[in-house]
Amino acid sequence: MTPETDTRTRILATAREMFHSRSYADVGIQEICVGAKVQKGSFYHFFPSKHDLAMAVIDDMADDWAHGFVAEAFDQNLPPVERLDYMIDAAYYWQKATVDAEGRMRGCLFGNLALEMSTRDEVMRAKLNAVFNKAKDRFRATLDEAVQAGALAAMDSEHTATAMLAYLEGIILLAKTRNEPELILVLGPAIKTLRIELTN
Amino acid sequence: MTPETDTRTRILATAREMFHSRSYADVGIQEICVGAKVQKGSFYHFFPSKHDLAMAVIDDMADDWAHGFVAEAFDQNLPPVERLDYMIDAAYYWQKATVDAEGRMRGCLFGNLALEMSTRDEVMRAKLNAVFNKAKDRFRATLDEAVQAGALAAMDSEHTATAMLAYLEGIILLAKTRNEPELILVLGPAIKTLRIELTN
DNA sequence: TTGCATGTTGACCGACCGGTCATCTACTTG
DNA sequence: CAAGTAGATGACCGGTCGGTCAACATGCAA
Repeated sequence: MTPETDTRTRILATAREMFHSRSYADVGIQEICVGAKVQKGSFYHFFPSKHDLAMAVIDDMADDWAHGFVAEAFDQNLPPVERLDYMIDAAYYWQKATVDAEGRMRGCLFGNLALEMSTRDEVMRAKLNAVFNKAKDRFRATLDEAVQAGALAAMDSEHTATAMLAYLEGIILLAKTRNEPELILVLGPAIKTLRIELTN
Repeated sequence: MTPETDTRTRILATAREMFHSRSYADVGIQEICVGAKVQKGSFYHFFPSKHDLAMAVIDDMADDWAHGFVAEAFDQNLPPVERLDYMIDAAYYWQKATVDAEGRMRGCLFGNLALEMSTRDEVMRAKLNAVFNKAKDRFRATLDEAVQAGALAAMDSEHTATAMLAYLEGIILLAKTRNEPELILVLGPAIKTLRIELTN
């Protein structure tokens, strides 16, 4: 690992942690630099601005997400409908871990940033929207597969997938407000009852 | 209207607008004072701190909400299940209006503040949680009524109501990220398909 | 008329914000 | 060895942050 990569990675990891557990506005460059043991000048050697850092953090997180938790939850070896349950469980355990460690539920970094920044930063809004669209496509593929396998009746998979993503984000929002990750377990399984019919 | 009331009301109204269309952290006291045409000293005569202002804004909005939009949507004269559709419509038109006026969907003030502040301000988190609980109770009462009227099969109304609120917040979150209030109309009606069964 | 409460004014505070920059170090390449 | 370049350093910038305060205006009650 070259020193460049190392420093950049440290900044990225620190910023991600801080943005996730607090908010974009609440975390300052100075603070990130201290956390990452980097001087301010070095920071601006790698990132032109705070905005650009946030964009990189989103990419970074989306990447980890797609190759980690999501890849597992949407494991092709699992029957399609079971993947939904698996994903709810994964979300719960993840959030539970941060409550145990920090006392507070962090919620979803993307959802947090989306609500905080969408009206203030059009570029970031678009990027977060793209992340959500990818997630929606995962849901959609799963639903299509379930229909194909005869496990689910035909439906409007595009809209139902969007609805499921919305529901998931809503559950996490409410659970964060209650600071009660268990709510994910209580409400989560009902994601399978959501359904938008095809309009002919 | 006494001068006191007027000044305080102006501060409250301005802050509410600004917090809703931006975020808590992004709006400064100075800016609120300019918008409300009030001097900083006067501001601190009425509100001990920015935090207290936000608390008052939440109360103010929750009040308006309960007596306006919610009171209408949950109109006792409507058949219980129709109230859900009415509420989705109301949410859409409200969000649409701000997009037409400002070009951006503001989303839900409570949801916005909840995700931004829950990990940073325990008192505010608790207050927002209370607001959500009241909303949940409205949903619950409607569901119970629908069951009583035979319009819906028996269910776990407490959890189903919570799920519906979560779904609504999730839809608004996603619609805000897309800056597309129409998504509320597309996904909204599926709120009636959500269901959590009684566990015996 | 005096005294007090309520409300208003705007200068002022230290701290911190995001961001810049000249300078220095260390490594690679010819 | 010389030159070039990627990276690191930390002092510094103007501006804004939330919040304070002493002085002053106004209206009412004793």
